[in-house]
Amino acid sequence: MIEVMARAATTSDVFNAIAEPQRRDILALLRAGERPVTELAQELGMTQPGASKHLRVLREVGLVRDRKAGKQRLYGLDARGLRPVHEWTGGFERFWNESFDRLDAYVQDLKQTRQEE
Amino acid sequence: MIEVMARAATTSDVFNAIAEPQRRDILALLRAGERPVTELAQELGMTQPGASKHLRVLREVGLVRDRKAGKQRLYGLDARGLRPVHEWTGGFERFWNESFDRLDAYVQDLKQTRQEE
DNA sequence: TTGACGCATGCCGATATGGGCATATGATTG
DNA sequence: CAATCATATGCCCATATCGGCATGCGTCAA
Repeated sequence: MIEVMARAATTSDVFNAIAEPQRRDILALLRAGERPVTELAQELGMTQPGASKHLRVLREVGLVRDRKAGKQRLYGLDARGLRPVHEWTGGFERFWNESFDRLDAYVQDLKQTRQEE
Repeated sequence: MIEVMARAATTSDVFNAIAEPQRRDILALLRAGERPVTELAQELGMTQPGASKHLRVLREVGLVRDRKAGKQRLYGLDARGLRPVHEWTGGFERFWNESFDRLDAYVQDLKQTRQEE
């Protein structure tokens, strides 16, 4: 299975899975509790097949869990997978507090950082 | 320009831009300071054109800045765009601390949440 | 001016996406 | 069993991806 790489699959990664706005919307909505597919679709203004497909991706990366409830299938949040993303971005916290207003300062700062290596 | 949507462009969003592992590597490396393209490519084991392309994406979403330095072009980090991602994931913090060890507990919890609506 | 170097861009190929739509699959009820 | 409701899938299309490779373009040195 030698795959001639193109863009990584949405299911390859939590980062890829949440790159899609609608999937982020689903996750956000699920914070309020379990929801059956159709309800999700309605509340977010997407078609049922559309919702199902996004839920599939979310399920495959483990951000969502489902359980049967009679005729329905309830989807619930499992946010643990978001933690790595939060931590990764957190590693840049000290950088987004820097002032970039003046290019001068920016350049100075970088030069300095570079010298400290 | 009616675009029959496919997967969103990598430049449409910071979320999409950082969905690519190599781009995350670039950002991480840039925390140590500015770097010319070739150096980045070498240190991360990618081709020069490859690095340039990823840097282009990062530049377009504003995660990176560049400035000419003679023959070279130095790229530097501008992490401010990562903040929204950090905050978005942070909105799920209380959820990833929940215990999912026993499915029972999980189901109980969701049932309860649902009733509280 | 001519090279050489550093980087950006263009083109190609293989792949996967997300939307729309139809339909298959499952479970429930009468 | 048949009809119905809830979901999942399959297929098609247009698009953009990422990698590889060649090449264009700007800058600096001899």
